[in-house]
This record gives sequence, C-alpha cells and structure tokens, in this order.
Amino acid sequence: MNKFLKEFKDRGFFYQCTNEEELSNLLNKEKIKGYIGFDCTAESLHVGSLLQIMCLRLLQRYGHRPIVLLGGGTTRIGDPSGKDKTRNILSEKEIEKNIKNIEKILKNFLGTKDPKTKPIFVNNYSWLKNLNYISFLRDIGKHFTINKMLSFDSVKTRLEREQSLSYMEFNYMILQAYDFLELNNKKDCILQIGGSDQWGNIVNGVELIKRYSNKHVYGLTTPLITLASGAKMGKTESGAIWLDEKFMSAYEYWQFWRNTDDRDVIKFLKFFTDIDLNEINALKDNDINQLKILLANKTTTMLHGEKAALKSEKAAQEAFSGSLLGSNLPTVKITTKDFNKKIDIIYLLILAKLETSKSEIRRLIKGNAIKINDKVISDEKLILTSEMFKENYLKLSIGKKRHFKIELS
RNA sequence: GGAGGGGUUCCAGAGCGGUCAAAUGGGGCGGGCUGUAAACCCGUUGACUUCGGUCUUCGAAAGUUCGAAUCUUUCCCCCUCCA
Repeated sequence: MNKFLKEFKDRGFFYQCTNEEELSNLLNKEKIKGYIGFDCTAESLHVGSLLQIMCLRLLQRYGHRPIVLLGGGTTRIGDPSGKDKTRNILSEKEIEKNIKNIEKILKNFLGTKDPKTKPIFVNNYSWLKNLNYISFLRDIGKHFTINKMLSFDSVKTRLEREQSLSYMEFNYMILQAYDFLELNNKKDCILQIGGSDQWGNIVNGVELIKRYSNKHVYGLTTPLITLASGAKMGKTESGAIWLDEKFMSAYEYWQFWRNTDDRDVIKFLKFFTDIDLNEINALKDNDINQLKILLANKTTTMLHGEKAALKSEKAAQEAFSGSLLGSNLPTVKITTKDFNKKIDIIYLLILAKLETSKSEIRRLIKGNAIKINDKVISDEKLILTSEMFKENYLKLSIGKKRHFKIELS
C-alpha cells in the first residue's frame, strides 16, 4: 500500500475510499493535488474541522499539494447534509469576511516554504458566480438523475421528516460535484477528502468527472470522531473550541487538550499531532498526564506557535500546582480608581467580566469556589484591600480550573 | 378541505385555578474523592436582595377571578390522522 495511505489509515483518518487500489498505485507513481472544501458559514473554524486540516497536512508531508476550497459560492446556498433545517443565508459581506479569516487560520496549519507543496487557496464563488444557467443544465445537469439525487441521505431525511428542502439546497450536491470538476480541469486535482457525511457529495463529483471528462479521480472520507464520553468532538457547553485567538485564547485552547479524557489521549495524539506513529506507540505507557501535556503542547504549537504553547504550559503549572503567583495567567486589569471605590468581591468579578450574574457569584461563594491568592473567600461582602495585592496583582480563582491575575493599574 | 393533539424554565418532559420560580431526568456549574481524567457522592441551576423578601417568566395579545402556567376569546406556530 502507498505510504501516505498507510499512515492515513494507521492514524485512524480512513473511513471510505472510492477506489483504494487505484489511488494507492497512483500515489506511488506521482505527486498529486488533493482538496478539501470548507464551509464559510462561521467566522472561524473550530476543532470539528481539525481532522480535515490534519488530512491536508499529512498529504503535504508526503509531498503532495493541498488545495483548500473555500466555499464562498456554496455557502451562499447551504449544504443540506446533516441539517434538518434550512440554514440562515449569510450576506455577501459576511461570507467575504469569513473567508479571509478562515484562510488565515488554515495558513497556520499548512504554511510551508516549499513551493511544491504550498497550499492553493481557491474560492468557488469565482467560477460559480458566472455560471450560465442553460449551459450548466445542458453540460452538467444532464449527468444527474433526479432518481439518484432523491436517494441521497441528505435529501431522504429531509423528505422523511417532511422538512422542506428548497430547490436551491437540492442543487448543492451538483455544485459541489462541479467544484471537483472545475478543480480537476484547472488545477489537475484528482482527490477530494471530506468527512463521512460528505461521501455522497464526493461520489457525485467523482462520477461527474468520469462522465464529463472520462478521467479517474478519487474520494476519501474520514470517520466521525466519537469521544469516549459519547459527546461530540469540540463542542463544550460554553461553546465551540475555536481555532482562532480572537475567539479562544491559546491558554484556553491548551487547556482544552490538557483536559482530554484518558481514553482519548492516544487517539488524539494520532489525529491531531504530527508525532511519528512509532513514537506514539513507544509513548503509550508513559504517565497519562505527561501525554496530555504533550498533546496540548503539540496542538497549541501548531496553531498558536511554540511560544504561546510554552507560555500556556507555564501558566497551567502556576495555576494548578502550588500558590505561586502566576505571571503567565490570563490577566484582567482594574483601575486604581475602581479600587478606591472599595469594591467588594462580587463587584470585582462583574467588573472583570468574569461573571455576569451576582446571584451566580453568591452561589459560587457559598460553594467555596472563589479564592483570592488561593484562600477561600466565604464572605461575599469582602472588600478588596491593598494587602491582597502583591506587586500590584493578586490571583483570583473561580472553581478549580479558572485562574486569573488581577492587576491594579 | 375535514378531525384531533400540542407549544412550559439550557434540553427532554410533568403540572392543568392558590401550597408554582414550576416535579423528574439529562446537561451545566460548584464542592468532595483523585490526577486539571473517568466513575461515584453531595449541593446548586431566572434576576435582584439590607437574606425579611422584591421583581420578571410557562407561544403572543386581551379578558374572567381576590388570585392564572392552569379558565375564556382572538391571533401565531408545530404535529398526527382522514380526504
């Protein structure tokens, strides 16, 4: 088997392939281009897309060239896969903004100096916007039968649930197939990778290219990641795990990985780091907490850089082990002016925007959750005094996991 | 078009004139145990509070009543069955 495919499988990325043997042979013979499409509905990507990104990284590592397709056009339509309702359609401006930001994020993962494997970014709006309806129907539409389109899961579930499926959305799969054709024609792209929910869309593209150009191209899908706890990857109650400093700090990102379930650690090391598989196997019996730190460091480095990762690790050390005042902790500043108003502990948390509800803060205090300099605060009316500050800052903890440096300035 | 069922706090889902800020389960949050894990146990889960209470919530609006999530009317939205 081709080496890339082997590692793809060994890391657990593999779910289905349209023609594994042929693809393997081809990959042995030449360097190819492969693409993944990203939806631009949100301003940023979250951990849910990370597996796909890692696929492109792996491809790149084996000397192939990744193409990132930003769905500027298709986002204007909305993919019905996995949705039981029509999505909100975004404005042009929003989509443009999202695309720029998502591209920036992906460059963190796929950036390289090697011109041969440098990622190619394309926006399908550039070819979709000018499609001529009649010629599109004649050239492309004729290759799709309604009979088959109706048999796709994404369509079937909608119809079964009697949720309306607009003609616009119904066309999504054709457009995605057309994207592949376009990339094949213009960029000589012969592989599309995607999540298992994209299988139908991917196969459509492969078949369209076969019919239209009589060329063989391939599709590869990744499994849906299931966590040991049964929850969905990357969604916590407090929100998505964003791959973007703007929405989630490096420290929080680091913490997300540090808190991985024991049972998922090895799996995640394979999925989300570049660590050699032999090395991971050798590490298996190491202390599980050390492995989590390794995971957190590698993933954070990849996205936010090594400096940010190390800083996060340090901050975590300071926050969780001992009473050392953590200079690397997330910092919240309060002004001397506010301090002079004799603010109490409740107001401090509001002022620092760490909590929004006073009732909630009272509850936390009753539950021994609030600490100043590692001492439990039990008096909700406690006024901040200058003795609490050492060199203008104090450590404030909410629960066991949220630690902050409050700085007086 | 005809006949029914329903919209309740983050979710599921009880309540069907006062004792309802609303059972129960899930989730969240906090505490304990531990390893910043899992499992388990306990507490908590509308807002504000001088901790006595006060204010705002049960699809929307209006009404009946001393008093409504619960009754009436109109409106909006879902679902099931029949044609």
